[in-house]
Amino acid sequence: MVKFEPFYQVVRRVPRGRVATYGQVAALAGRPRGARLCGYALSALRGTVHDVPWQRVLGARGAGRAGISLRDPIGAAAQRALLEREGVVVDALGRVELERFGWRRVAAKR
DNA sequence: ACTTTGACGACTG
DNA sequence: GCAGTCGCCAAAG
Repeated sequence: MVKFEPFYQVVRRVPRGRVATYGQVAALAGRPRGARLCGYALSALRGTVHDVPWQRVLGARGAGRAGISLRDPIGAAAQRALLEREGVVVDALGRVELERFGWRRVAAKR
């Protein structure tokens, strides 16, 4: 899907150990209100050959906190494992502190 | 061609 | 803080 290329490129830009939200990725991809598109685009990546760190994309849930929005418990667990392997702290609820790991284009080193 | 659904987000009550 | 509603774009039935 060529339409999703921009999303993938944005996700690829996310540095290791950081996470971004669907809305953020959508905005950077040129779809300010295409948060759903992001999710849809990423869902298409599942079980595909890609170099897109989809695990770094989380749901925003309003603001301040992000979390794994995958509806598939299996995929959610896998994502959590991948994130922790990169150094991202994910609590039992699958939430991540955007204050610490939220992707900032300008590496906000605490 | 129309309707429903989907890894969402923001606003309103 | 939580539940309901609308908006958004694309794909699948």
